[in-house]
Amino acid sequence: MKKKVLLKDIANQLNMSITTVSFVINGKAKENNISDASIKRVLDLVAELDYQPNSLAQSLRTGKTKIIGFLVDDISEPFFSGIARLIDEKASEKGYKILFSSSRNSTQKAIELLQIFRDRHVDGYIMALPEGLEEEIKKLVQTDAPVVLFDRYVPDLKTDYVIIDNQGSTEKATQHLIDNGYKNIAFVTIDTEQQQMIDRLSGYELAIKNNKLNPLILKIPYQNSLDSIKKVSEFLSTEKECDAVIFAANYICMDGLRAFRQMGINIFDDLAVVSFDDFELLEFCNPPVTAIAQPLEAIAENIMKIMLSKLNGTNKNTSSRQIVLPAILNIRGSSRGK
Amino acid sequence: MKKKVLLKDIANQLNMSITTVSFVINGKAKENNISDASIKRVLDLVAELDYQPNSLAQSLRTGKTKIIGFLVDDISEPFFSGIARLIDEKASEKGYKILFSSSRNSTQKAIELLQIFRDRHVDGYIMALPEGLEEEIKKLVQTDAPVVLFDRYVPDLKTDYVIIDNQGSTEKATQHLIDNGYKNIAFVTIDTEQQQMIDRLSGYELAIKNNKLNPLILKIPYQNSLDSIKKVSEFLSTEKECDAVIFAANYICMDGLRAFRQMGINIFDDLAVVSFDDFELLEFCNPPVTAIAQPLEAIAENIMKIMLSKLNGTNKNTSSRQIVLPAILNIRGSSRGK
DNA sequence: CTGAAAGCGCTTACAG
DNA sequence: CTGAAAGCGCTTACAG
Repeated sequence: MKKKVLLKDIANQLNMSITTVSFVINGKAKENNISDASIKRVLDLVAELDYQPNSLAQSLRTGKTKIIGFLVDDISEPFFSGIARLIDEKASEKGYKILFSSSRNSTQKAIELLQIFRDRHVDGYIMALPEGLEEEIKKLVQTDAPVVLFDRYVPDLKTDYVIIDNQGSTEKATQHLIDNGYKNIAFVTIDTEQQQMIDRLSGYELAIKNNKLNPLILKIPYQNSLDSIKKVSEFLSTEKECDAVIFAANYICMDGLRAFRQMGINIFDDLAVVSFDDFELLEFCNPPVTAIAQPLEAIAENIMKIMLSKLNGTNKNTSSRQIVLPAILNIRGSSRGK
Repeated sequence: MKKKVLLKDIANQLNMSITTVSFVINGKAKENNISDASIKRVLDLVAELDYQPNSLAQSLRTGKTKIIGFLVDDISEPFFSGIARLIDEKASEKGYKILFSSSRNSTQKAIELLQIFRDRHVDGYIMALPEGLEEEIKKLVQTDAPVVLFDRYVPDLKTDYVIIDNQGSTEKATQHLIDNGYKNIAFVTIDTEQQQMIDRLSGYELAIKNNKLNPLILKIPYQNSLDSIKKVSEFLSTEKECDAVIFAANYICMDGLRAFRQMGINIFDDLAVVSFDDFELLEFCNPPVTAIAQPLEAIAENIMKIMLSKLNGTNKNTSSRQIVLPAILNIRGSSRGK
């Protein structure tokens, strides 16, 4: 095994001090008046020996790791994995690496992961904040750690975040169903304090109220897919007059579709369907399912823009930024009207 | 911001040496004959101050980071994200953290990621080896770095790996179609040197040959989904007599299904379908699609077992292990016979 | 223009 | 039983 090349090795071979070599490598040669000749000699040897600085030593010394922690409920959900991928791309362009984690809906696990992030000295945190972490995150923000939330926000916490217009887009989707003649529209969501879910619900309620219809709401526990399927089935068996359903998130929609299959419900023939979050399976349904699509690219773009400006300290004193992006309603066969 | 507690702080407060405190914290108290009283005092104060050792310093000193690098083509493919999740669970149980990365089918990017892994001093590497990394990985293995491959292997490289019986399971799936009366069975795969794809193809060819049928093979470039869809469409337009298709991997199957939709082909009525890799969308197709399912849990289990034994140095001199696991054929409506 | 040296926060061989 | 000290590989204030 080839011995790792050290800064010292370079310095020795060139009869220079470690300092000089370090300055050159870190692009601080000019500020330190190092001669062009010296610069060239260093860079040449660095290239020749393929010198790679030890990032652990650098991090220990500088306190920076060039790592950003990314925490969501479940990285395998398409919305989160899509964001993850885009963020990863943008981060690598800037020399940052993302540490991905899923809390799998366990507050305990989420706290542990946050601890691991701190442990690993991540430079920044990007999170769709898991439930129960409100206090933890408050403490974190107080330490001036760069934190950017997305998907949801904490109402009484002043942080930077990027979300979409949950209320408005759900209201629009509900209105779309109403316009197409549906009168008994159910809203299936989870039993949660998460702000984005509350906003989606209120968007639905607003449209229902504006049209003087009756709300029909099912809240299922957030956790267990089998249980959710059962809850949806029971609900639909009871609410015979229901002619349309809005699922408040992709995983809820999946469970709903699973319930339909088990019950032999045909989308559209029996029931109109709209999903919050768009994902490919919806296009493969028969008929394809109408969905509210979140603008992944714009979300990721905004998250990274804020994060990078925080990391570069460009806006130490700027107040925090809240970005609210619009969502798109992709209308498909499942809601095409009676 | 609360100042970080250091080892020195603990030692000072207890009037002990740093050495003693360190021994206690690292569970080496007994071997170093430290008194029970001292042990208790240290542990109590550690708990009280919530002391967290600086992992960067530990890593720099010990050369271990407790991080395992995980590299695949695309972490958002269900097969890979499923493995990723299971491995992550098993790793955290043992105090390891996984660094996830996707090479997105770029050899260049894959080499960079490997470089990042080295840079970050990961303790081990778990990879579905991207194409073009054969030489890189050889060098890596020569340095005695713990490497476990999965999904595919490099024929002339002696490493530990965990794969499934690609040839046998594809042969069985092909035979299943033949048994159900299909005579013109196409095999759609990618144009690649990846060993697992070669094995799947040869399993198909074996069954075809054993039954004296004619092979019908389409190789599409690995990269572009739109292009793949077009290639599949053209192929099916030409090969009118084709009555069944086997897709050699989940992403190929997705593109195939997309092509079907565009062409108005009905699964089963027009064409029997079998997918290598099972994923939920297949169950939602009408009729549901037969698939060869890889045993995710067993794969992840074996990968981690090998990796951990390597990390613990339990089997420094043991020869490398090759694990070949069986796959399961989930028979559904798409291949139920003519 | 360049170098000697301190220090980031640990671990551990060595000495007593 | 416990402690002083070297060292992991860097960065950077300070001195000249």
